[in-house]
Amino acid sequence: MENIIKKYRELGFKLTPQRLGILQYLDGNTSHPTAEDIFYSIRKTYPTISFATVYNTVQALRDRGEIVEITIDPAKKHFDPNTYPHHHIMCDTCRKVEDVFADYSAALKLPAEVSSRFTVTGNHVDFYGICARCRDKGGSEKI
Amino acid sequence: MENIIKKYRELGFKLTPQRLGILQYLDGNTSHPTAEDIFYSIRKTYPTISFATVYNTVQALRDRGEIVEITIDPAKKHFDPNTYPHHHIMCDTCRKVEDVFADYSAALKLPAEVSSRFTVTGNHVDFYGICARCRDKGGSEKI
DNA sequence: TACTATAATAGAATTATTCCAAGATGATAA
DNA sequence: TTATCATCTTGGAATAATTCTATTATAGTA
Repeated sequence: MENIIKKYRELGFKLTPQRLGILQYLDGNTSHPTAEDIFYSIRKTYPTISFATVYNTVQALRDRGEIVEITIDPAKKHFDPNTYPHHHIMCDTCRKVEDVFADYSAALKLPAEVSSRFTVTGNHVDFYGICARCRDKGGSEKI
Repeated sequence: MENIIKKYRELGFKLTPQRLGILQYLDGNTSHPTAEDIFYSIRKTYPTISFATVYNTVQALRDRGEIVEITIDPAKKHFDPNTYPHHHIMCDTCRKVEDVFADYSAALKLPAEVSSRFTVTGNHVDFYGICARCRDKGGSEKI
């Protein structure tokens, strides 16, 4: 908590209570929340928080490389405070996103005809599947 | 063209002029269009086409496995009529999506702790970078 | 403690996508 | 060839995600 304040102050963040709430919520969070998830969670403590504040803050964090925007879900963006290179898997049924810690970098060589035309800045691998919970339940649950 | 009609009739499609327009537009199309791209293109020939028709048709195609929904772009969905397994790269600057034909399947093994909990249904690899055009131009173009 | 740049807020605006009800039209069978 | 019907098309409304704007509030600093 002290660490969080120190860290983000050094990054030039103006630390308002709402922002601290968001930063605490995200710290070590592995649930890959959406803007909506963040909003409803923070609202328990700060009932006046607005979506604009959530989006402003995640944008500021993204611009400073403190969180990563995840595109695995066609329906909406998820955010990941873990910026260590890793990948994801999403359950087709409940749409929960989980981490995949594996290093595929050596294997992901681009064909020459592509690499000759692109200066590559990054990559990510998305997996899809049915999680154990949904499989056991019969696989027709939602969200 | 005859082939298109035959193929989709066999798939149970009711072939209206608008649909044929969309199917022709998509046939062999490697530009990874968005719903918007499809809409404005078809509208040249069928000025009354609606977004609802575009979305209905791409949904029907997706449900039958005839096109693939691409999530590489956080801003909007792109569609790809090429259902042969492949991957994509997007230019960070102009946001153009291109194909990457490479087979990484052997390399993309999931860690046991994940594979034990998921029945995997698929995966895809997304690359990001700056394309030659944008690099040469100085890299500040939009869209 | 006062100042100033930045943040928070409500709400409107934008953009992407889906839904709905009404009318239109392909495909089929008589 | 035509009548029938299931399905498609359409405009527009509805929903959802995200961004923008103008105003007010406040954290950080001098």
